[in-house]
Amino acid sequence: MKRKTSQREAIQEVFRQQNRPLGIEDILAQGRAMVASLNQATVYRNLKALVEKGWLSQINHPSLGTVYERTGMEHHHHFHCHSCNHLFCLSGCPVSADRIAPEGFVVEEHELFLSGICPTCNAEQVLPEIKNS
Amino acid sequence: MKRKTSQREAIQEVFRQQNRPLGIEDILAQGRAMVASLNQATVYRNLKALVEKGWLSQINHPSLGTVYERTGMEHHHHFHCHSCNHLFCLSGCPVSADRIAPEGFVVEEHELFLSGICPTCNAEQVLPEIKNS
DNA sequence: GTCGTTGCAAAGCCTTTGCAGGGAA
DNA sequence: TTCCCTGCAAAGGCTTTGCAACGAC
Repeated sequence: MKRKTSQREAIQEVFRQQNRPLGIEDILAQGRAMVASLNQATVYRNLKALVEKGWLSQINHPSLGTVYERTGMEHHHHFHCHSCNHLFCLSGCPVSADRIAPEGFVVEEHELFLSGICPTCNAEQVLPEIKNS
Repeated sequence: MKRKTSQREAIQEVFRQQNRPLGIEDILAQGRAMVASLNQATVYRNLKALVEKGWLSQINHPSLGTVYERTGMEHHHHFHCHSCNHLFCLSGCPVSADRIAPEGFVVEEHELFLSGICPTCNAEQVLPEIKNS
């Protein structure tokens, strides 16, 4: 990562604009809006480089597979809306570390994945007539 | 799944003997100890069938990928020991459901993955001389 | 002009599927 | 004997890699 390229700029710009964890498909589609020739292999290579550089971190989500998010946030977890399929970062952590595992287990890390309906989709479900009026 | 076969019996026996979540590699290796001809495709097909039947459930683990465990346990989570690489089921749930997500998010499911060192590996680390004496 | 990066295509994993032969009932 | 199930091999997704051409500096 010694030279600045329009491809990598586009990938980073996608993350800045979306401000949420993204999968390869999203990154590629939106990156191509900026650099039409953008190739899958280039995206994979740059994502890997940006993770190594510490600009992104990789998440292996149980439902969504591999997604990437910008680094720099505090410890947090993710909420997957299975209506719009977006992933949301939730600040804070409802996991009490001390009573988390039985005697003898040394807990070094934990990951919590929530899923359900996000506020936006929930509003649309409850009040669909608003959208249609 | 209308006929009983030695292959499927072997796969189920592996789960009974190990009594912990298992990945395809483990299932295949240990199943072959019972039925030498056991094929990967057969394992995949039977795992899928046993999941549909409700005898197994599938876990998409962030570090281990796809693993399977016997059904019938209460709500629980998993601990991954990154020394022996085994997955342990932990009873109970340290996630307080009410304060789990901000206003507006409807939480329907959650999954918690812990990782660290299991009691056995921890004992070996602390007292390695016992093993060697 | 260098040599880091890209695009393309091929190749690697893991998992699924098509098909003919084998075995349970 | 029937036809479900298995083994084998080929094919599907997702991701990585080899290589020649491009382009940042």
